[in-house]
Amino acid sequence: MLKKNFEFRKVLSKGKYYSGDNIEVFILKNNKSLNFIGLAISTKTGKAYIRNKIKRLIRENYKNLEKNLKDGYNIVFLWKKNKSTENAKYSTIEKDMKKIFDKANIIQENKEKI
RNA sequence: CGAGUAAAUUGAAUAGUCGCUGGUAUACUCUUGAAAAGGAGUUACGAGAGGAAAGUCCGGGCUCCACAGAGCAAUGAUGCUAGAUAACGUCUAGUGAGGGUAACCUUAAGGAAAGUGCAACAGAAAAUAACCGCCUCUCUAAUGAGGUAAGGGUGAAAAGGCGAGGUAAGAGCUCACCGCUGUUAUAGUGAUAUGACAGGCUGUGUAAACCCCAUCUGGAGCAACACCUUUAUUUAAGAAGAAAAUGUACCUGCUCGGUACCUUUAAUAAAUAUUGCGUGGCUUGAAAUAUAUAGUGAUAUAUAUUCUAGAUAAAUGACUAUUUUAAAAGACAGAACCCGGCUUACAGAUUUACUCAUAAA
RNA sequence: GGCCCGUUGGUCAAGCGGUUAAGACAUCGCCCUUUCACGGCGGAGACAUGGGUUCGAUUCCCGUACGGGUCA
Repeated sequence: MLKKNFEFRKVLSKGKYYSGDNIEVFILKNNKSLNFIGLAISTKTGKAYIRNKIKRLIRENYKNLEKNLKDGYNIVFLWKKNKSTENAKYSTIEKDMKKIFDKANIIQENKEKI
């Protein structure tokens, strides 16, 4: 997990930007052997109950897709401000994340075979 | 059956797969260490958000502010009575006032005769009332000098109300009824209620304007505070010397009261600020559940049983199946030191007591 | 998480118990000019929201919503 404020700034300023229908993603290379995730959802999207729900859904999706990803990246997920919170469902987020990881060429298809 | 009032409860359940955060362990593996003990991971067991966790509007615990003390002032809060409570601006039971056909609901409800201020426009006049009108005297008349609050219209508010007597015209000037004020008797712990007697009753409204009276009130807040650690700055306990005051600084605006004060030296300590995926504070508590007793009730007492989140970029989720449902798991919504209340948001369901209306007997 | 402030036309803002709620920029119309700008005249447009006190509330009191500041 990313925790500190300067870590987020590095990723947001230097990382590459990808956008789905509801989610925005920033990705940076990291020289370590693990992936680090950061979640940031502003208070303007909703109240605390809704923000917690979105965080959980993103984390669940990431767990299911984590096996297929390459190692050594910092990834930051954001929620788009204009989108209504009714779209926050498991299936819609899954589509966005798959699209984005395809574009970014992070997916490692041969991992399971090896 | 319909319309409604009050109080209380609930806030989907079960199974499977994957995954998250603490706790426990004579468990297993690795590791630091002389040892005691500690750290990381795995496994097993068991636990894991609300009625409002929310707003931060009140009250308390707890911590610090010198040892947090006394008095006065100021500021602020409360304001019918009696009680409950650790405390409260909360709650309970009553009183008065207002609303509703009723069940029932609302109510910051002391003092305007201690003083000050304000009352726009309209109106003669907004608190020392004479514009029109009515009446008397002077006079041909106008005018002038007086008396008068019954009538007029203005306004949110107009000088106790209505009737009779009385009068030049009028007037609590007198009287009956009502209202008001005071005294007193009875009932009640009390607010107050009921009755009797007396006073003719000049003195509007506003205190959620200043103010007066009564009661209470030191300040800051777990990002408090304590400890460890990184870095920097400043200071001086002890020793020696100097100085000693109706002084200076701080604690609190003032008084009392309290603490400190200047110079030199070396080494250590302390203070302040700062660094940290730091540690504690952190969850056993005015605790929860059940029963009994006392009380109209808030609540109190006793007994038994239970241990029930403790995170820090912040844990409860996702998927599948079944049940309830006409169908869809759906409303409001996420603990952050902890309690007692208040306020606000809320789909659906259930229970109890009561009222009104309609119909029938 | 705690503690504090604020909300008046599209924007910046005065007012603070009373009569039509000042003013500036912007906007609309007319005039001026060959035209535009500048200038002149006129118009439209607001007290965040729900209750209470008061004869009367933008103002006083209480609640709610929204916005902002500060503390490691």
